[in-house]
Amino acid sequence: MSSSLETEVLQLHAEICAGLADPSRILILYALSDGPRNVTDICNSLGMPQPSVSRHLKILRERRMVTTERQGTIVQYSLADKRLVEALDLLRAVLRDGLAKRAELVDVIS
Amino acid sequence: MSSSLETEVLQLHAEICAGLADPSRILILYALSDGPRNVTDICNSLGMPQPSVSRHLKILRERRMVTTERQGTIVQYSLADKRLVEALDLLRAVLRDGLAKRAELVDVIS
DNA sequence: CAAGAATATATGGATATGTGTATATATAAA
DNA sequence: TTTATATATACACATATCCATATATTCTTG
Repeated sequence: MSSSLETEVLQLHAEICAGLADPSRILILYALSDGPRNVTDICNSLGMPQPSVSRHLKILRERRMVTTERQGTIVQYSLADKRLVEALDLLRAVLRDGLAKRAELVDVIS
Repeated sequence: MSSSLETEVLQLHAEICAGLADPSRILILYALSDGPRNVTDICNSLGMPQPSVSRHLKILRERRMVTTERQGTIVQYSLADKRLVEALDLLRAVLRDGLAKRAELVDVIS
């Protein structure tokens, strides 16, 4: 594989990570992990303004992290790959263990 | 757990994802996946300017994604948790499969 | 076709992030 | 204390991202 192709893949890799790098989008992805949802539905269950949800969905769509299917006036969004949520879970576990370790240190001090 | 604590964790979760969201940092994390490395070493093997590597390492350090140990004039950087690379691998697999699917479509068309 | 609802985009300002160059700090050894 | 090497930070600039509000588009139904 050429170096420039490798660079391109690396860039896409980083863009997927950037897709995860926002609290609202993390919530949206978890909301989709149970099955397809439409925009209004997501807004209601997360209590977020609709334009905001749409903008985030656009970002996820551009990165092909979600797929869409139109059903009448409604657009159903689905998680493109369950491993996206697996990766989020993995990173949350890293965070949790890191915080736990710091909590232990606090215990030792006090 | 209170809602504000949950929000805080969500924010930290997003910050870890943001730590992954740059091509240079992805390369650095993979470089560290084989074992500890010092800054100059990383610069040389990745062909990146030292201040740039230092700045990226600072970002990873702030998010506790890498740990440091001083050995004389050298500072050894280590991956804080191997699951960070596992998550990167998972996301790369998602990317690869997505690209593969698109390639199949190209084949069908032509 | 017109009305109304659902979804998408455009705009604009504040904030943040990336990069290169230059500079500063820190440790080891002379 | 001076010098050399390793690492960290500062500045300046370009780019990108966030959010909120306002507007546009698309579809269904009467």
